[in-house]
Amino acid sequence: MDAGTAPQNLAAFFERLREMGDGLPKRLRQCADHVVANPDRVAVSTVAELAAAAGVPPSAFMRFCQEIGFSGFSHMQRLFREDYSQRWPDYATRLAKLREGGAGTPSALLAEFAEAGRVSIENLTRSVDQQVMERAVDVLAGAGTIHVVGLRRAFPVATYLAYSFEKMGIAAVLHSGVGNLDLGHMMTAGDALVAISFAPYTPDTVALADQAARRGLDIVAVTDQQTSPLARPGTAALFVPEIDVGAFRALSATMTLAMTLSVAVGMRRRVI
Amino acid sequence: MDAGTAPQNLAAFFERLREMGDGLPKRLRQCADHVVANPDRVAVSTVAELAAAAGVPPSAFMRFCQEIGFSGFSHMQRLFREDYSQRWPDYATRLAKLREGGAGTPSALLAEFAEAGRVSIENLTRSVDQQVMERAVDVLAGAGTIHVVGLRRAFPVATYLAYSFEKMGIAAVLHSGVGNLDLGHMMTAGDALVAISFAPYTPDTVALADQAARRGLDIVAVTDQQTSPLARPGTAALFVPEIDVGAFRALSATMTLAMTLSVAVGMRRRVI
DNA sequence: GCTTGAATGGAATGAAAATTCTAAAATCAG
DNA sequence: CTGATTTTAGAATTTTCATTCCATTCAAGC
Repeated sequence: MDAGTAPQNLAAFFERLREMGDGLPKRLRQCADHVVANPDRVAVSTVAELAAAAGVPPSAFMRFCQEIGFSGFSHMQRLFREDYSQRWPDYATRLAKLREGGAGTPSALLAEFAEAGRVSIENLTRSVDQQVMERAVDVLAGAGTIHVVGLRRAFPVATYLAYSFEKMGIAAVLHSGVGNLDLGHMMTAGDALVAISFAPYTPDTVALADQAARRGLDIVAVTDQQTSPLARPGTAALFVPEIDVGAFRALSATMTLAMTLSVAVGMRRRVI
Repeated sequence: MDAGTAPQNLAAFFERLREMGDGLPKRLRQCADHVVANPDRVAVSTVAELAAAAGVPPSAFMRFCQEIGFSGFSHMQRLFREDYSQRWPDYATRLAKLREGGAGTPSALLAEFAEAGRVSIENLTRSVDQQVMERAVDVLAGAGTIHVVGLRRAFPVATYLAYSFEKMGIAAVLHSGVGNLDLGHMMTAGDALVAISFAPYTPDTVALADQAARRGLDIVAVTDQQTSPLARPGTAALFVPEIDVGAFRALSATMTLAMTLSVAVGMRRRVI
C-alpha cells in the first residue's frame, strides 16, 4: 500500500503516471491510458462507468487507484473534483481581515486584487461559450450601427467598446444616459445592441435591451449569471465570472472579453 | 409532480429558473440562488454538500429539484455533468487548444488576450513601487476633491475610478472633455489629480496635469513608462506594464491597479 | 383566534456505488 | 514442463448517498 504518498494535485498525479510509465501490468495500463485520454470524465463518473469505458472490470480500476497511491477511487476522484472548482477565496472576508490586522498596506491589497484578476481571467476562458462567442461576433460584424449600453460599474466597459469600435471606423453609439437623453429611437432594424450589466441589474440597461428586442435588433449581452434579465432566449449571452471584492467588482476579465469582442469584430469586418 | 417537463439542457434550466422567479418559497429560493451562484459545483457535489452550502436541509434541496421538473437530484445533476466535460480542461490545456483552434477565431483571440492579461497582472505586482503606491494612497486619502482625467484608451479607467470614489462617498470629478468643457478651474489647492495616459500621450491629459501642478495640486499618475510626460518629479507615478497583442493593448492590469487604488483610498479614509 | 394548507426539518429507507475478497488465469523463473 | 508469483474477474460486502415519509412549524384566509 502506497497510502500517504498520494499526489496532492493534478499536475503531480500526471507526473506520477508518467514515472510509473511502463511498469504497469496490462489492465492497469489501460486504466492509466484512459484517464490520460479522458481526464474530464473522472470527476463526474463512477468507477463502473470509467472501468467500462477503459475496457476493464471495476476491480482493476480500483487497484489502479491504489497503485497510484490513493486509498481508493473516491480519494482519487476528490482530487479531480477539487481541481476543477478551485474554491475562490472569499475576498470580502480577506479584505476585512486585512483591515483589522492593520496589514492592509496598498501593496498587500494589490497582491490580493492581482490574484483575483488572474483567477477571473483564467475562469473566463472556461465560462465563455465558444459558439455563443462566434455568434456574438457574427451579429456585431453584420450590424449596421452597434449600440452599446452599460451603466454604473459596467460603464467603463461600455466606453471601452465604443472607443474601440470608433477607432476602427465602425459605426457605434454609446448610450450613456448623460443628460437623460433617450437615444432608444436611434435603434433601427439591422442594428445590434451590446448590453452590459451585472447584478443588481441597472433597470435602464435592461429597459433598453427590451426596447431593442422589440425593435428587432440582435442583442449581445455581457453579464454575470445565467439568470440575468439580459440572458434571454435569442440573445447571445456571454458570462463573465468576475470576483466581487466587498461592494466592488473587478473588471479585468470583463475588459479582456470586451477587448476580444471588439478586435474579433474588427477582424471579421476586415477593418484591421 | 412536474416530471416530463424537465429542462433538457442548462440554458433551459436557467430559463426555467428565471420564469419561476419569485414564486418560490424561502428555502427553495435559497437553493435556486446557490445553484445560480455556483453552477460548476453541482456536477461534482452531493446533495448533502450543496444543501449545506446553500444553508438548507437536504430534503429541501430535493424538493427544489423536483419543483423544477426533475425526478430528483440525480436527474438534475446529470444535466450539469453532461455540460461539465466541455469546460473541463485545465487552464493551460484549454489555452493551448483554443490557440491552435486557428488564429482568427474569436476563441483563439480570447486565449491570446486572456494570457496577455494574466501576464500583465502578474508583472503589475512587481513593477509597481511599494513606496510610490503608499504615497499615492496618502495623497488621495488626504485630498479634498479627487479629480480624475483619462481620455481615449484611458477613459474607461478614469470612469471606473470616478465611479468607485463616488460610490464610496468620496468627492470626485471626472474630467471627461465631453462638450469641451474646461473643468480645470475647478481644481483648487488641497485637491488631488489622478491622471491616466499611455503613449501616445493625449495632449489634453498632459495639459490638465500641468495645470494642476501649477495650481499646487498633488498628482498621481498612472502611465506606462518612466519617460512619460506624466512622470515628473513630485508626481506619484505608477507604471503599468501592459502587454500588447498585435497592435492592441489590454487594460486588465490598469483596471486592477485602479481598483486597488480606489479601495486602498477608501480603507484609508475608513469609508468602507 | 381558529382552521386549513403549504412549507420545513430530520429521521428512516432503499438503492447505488465503492471497496474488498477469493478463486481462477496468466506470466515467469528455473 | 512445473511450481511460484503476479494479475485478473466477478461475486460478496460495506459504505455512502439519494430519496421518501411524517411530524412539526409557519402563514394565510375566514
